[in-house]
Amino acid sequence: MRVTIRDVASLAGVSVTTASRALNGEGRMAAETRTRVQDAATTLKYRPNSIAKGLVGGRSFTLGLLTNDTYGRFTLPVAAGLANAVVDRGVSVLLASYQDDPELARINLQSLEDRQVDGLILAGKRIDRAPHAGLLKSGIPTVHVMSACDDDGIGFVPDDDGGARIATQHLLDLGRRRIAHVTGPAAFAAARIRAESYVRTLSDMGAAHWGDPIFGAWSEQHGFDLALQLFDGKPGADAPDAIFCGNDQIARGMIDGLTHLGVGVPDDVAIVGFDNWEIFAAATRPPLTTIDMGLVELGRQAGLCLLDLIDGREVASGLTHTPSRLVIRQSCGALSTDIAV
Amino acid sequence: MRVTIRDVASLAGVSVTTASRALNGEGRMAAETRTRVQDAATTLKYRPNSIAKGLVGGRSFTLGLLTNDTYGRFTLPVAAGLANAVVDRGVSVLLASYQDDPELARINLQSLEDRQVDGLILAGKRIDRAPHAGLLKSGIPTVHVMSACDDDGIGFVPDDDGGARIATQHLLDLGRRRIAHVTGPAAFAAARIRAESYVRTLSDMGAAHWGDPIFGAWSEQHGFDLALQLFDGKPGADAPDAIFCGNDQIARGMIDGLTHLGVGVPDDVAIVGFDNWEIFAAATRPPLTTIDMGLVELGRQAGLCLLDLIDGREVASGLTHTPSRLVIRQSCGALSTDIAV
DNA sequence: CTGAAAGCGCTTACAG
DNA sequence: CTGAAAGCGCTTACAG
Repeated sequence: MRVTIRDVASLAGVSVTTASRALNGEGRMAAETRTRVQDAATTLKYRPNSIAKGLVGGRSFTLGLLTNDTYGRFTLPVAAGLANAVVDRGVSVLLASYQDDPELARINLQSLEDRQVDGLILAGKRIDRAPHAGLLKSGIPTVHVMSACDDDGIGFVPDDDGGARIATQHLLDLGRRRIAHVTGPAAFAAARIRAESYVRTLSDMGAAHWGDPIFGAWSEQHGFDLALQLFDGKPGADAPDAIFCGNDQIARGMIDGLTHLGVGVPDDVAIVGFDNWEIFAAATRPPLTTIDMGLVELGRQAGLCLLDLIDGREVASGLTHTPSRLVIRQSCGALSTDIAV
Repeated sequence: MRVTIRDVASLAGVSVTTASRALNGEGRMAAETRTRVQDAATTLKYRPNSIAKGLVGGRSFTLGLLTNDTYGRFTLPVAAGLANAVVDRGVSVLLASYQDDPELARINLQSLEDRQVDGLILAGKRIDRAPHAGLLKSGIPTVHVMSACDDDGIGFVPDDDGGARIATQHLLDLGRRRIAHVTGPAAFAAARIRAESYVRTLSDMGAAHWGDPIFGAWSEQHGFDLALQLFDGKPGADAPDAIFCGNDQIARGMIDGLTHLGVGVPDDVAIVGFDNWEIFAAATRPPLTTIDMGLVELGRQAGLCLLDLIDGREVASGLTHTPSRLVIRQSCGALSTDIAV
């Protein structure tokens, strides 16, 4: 019922061998023969069966994406970028999600191996943890995403350093000089890197940081609490005139807290977030200026890199930081444009 | 290098034919032979190559998940439920996402067909739109999820009616009698169904609804604006004592607006949301009581149903509404427990 | 420049 | 109860 390469070959009046070569652009043959085969394929709407192709080639033309991010806020953009980057190379992505359940992880990985995936993307939630370590015995080419990896591994993570730099720089450019930083737990590398970058950017510009970076939860509550702590009863000159927040949730809580106190955003205090979690960042009052980590692009790069690895091309090991950009909304009082890092 | 069924057969001292049958529990054979083969498989850590299996059986043991939900808030829980429901039947899920781009949709669908997926899950964002209509020419078994489908199609959607009923009932149970409803655009079936259910639940209980359902955007802004509109300057007895909000974003804006006005939640006004978008609902002040649509379970049911369809079992066409449940936090003043619909 | 044959790892009639 | 053979839809040495 489905049209196979035999149908194409017989319509074109050639052998299956020749048809295969013509279709794959291989071997040398009369140009006329090649186009005749291609025309036949077009006429019959022939589509090669990638299962059969996979069986003989020892390749499945599939990639496995194993993730422990239940929520999907980070994983889905990465997955979309990944899948769309490889689809026109004839490669598809198998999704496997375990919810931090080791047994589920084992089953899912097993299933990906049975399916002979050509490569594996291991996606995590933290850039300093390798949640899948020890899971892998097989020699399947692997790329890590949004997580740490061994020294000889290959990984893609957002550029936290660059993102924090443009966020801080943006506040400086707007004339703010008392810039504080409120972020997530110091146990997270992402929090530490962003904080260091904030301090360094200020000192590079000859500015002082306003107090030390304040670590806490990645939550709205943390931002809200700190608004009260930093501003309640303080005269303006003793308080920050800008706050770079470690993620959008903290920024949101901060804005809510400031509003609660009657402190104006952005007039009295400018706020920058991190993540560009759109539906969230756009809904703060005022809408949040924040850093976009470029997750779709990150997925795309990871996918292309994995294909290179599979094809045996040389790929340098180590972590690649994919660029972040500033998305300007209204919480800093600047005009709205994007600034790439 | 990889161990094949030939290795198992030769270790067990039987033919490949017998090995295959023993492993698949088919044909009649000496129990001893069967266990000998199985032992050999275990010893060699044999795993059948599902590509080869697929080629001969004309099945690929894969399902394609095609979604146009870029954001992933709805899709990822569904996808996780789906993948984990079918993984122990040896079936995996291919992810394909097009961002409302018809060309991307075509390419992705093509790729799924080339890969001979046994079935297709078409996931949407609206229960009254069939975004993929016309995309399908092939006769691949298909299940729709979070979207409308033809009369002879098979679909799974959340139980908006039941969810709205338990939300409204919950407010009644807590003694509230002036219950308003603020929701999304009337153009969305989900908004209309929830609104109708709210009205019906109240009238079934002999209660009146407080004004007509108020349609608007699915946004925080809508909730915030309505808080001001409904409560500003109104004496308590003229204002609602409870509001059932059509989604968590509206509920969030509503709470923020009420807080801004100094109206107490839940003391003066109880608030229920819809979606149980956890990271969001848990962060409102106070944390939001809301309806969970059971998306993971929805994905699970859709997956199992699709497997039935593929196996040629009889499946009734039409839409299945998977149950919602109430998640009690603090915005209504009730004790915290879950209530299934 | 082109084709007949073998083979990828399985399953399944068909024989015995 | 068990096995030799054919075949799923391709690709790739090997011959010519």
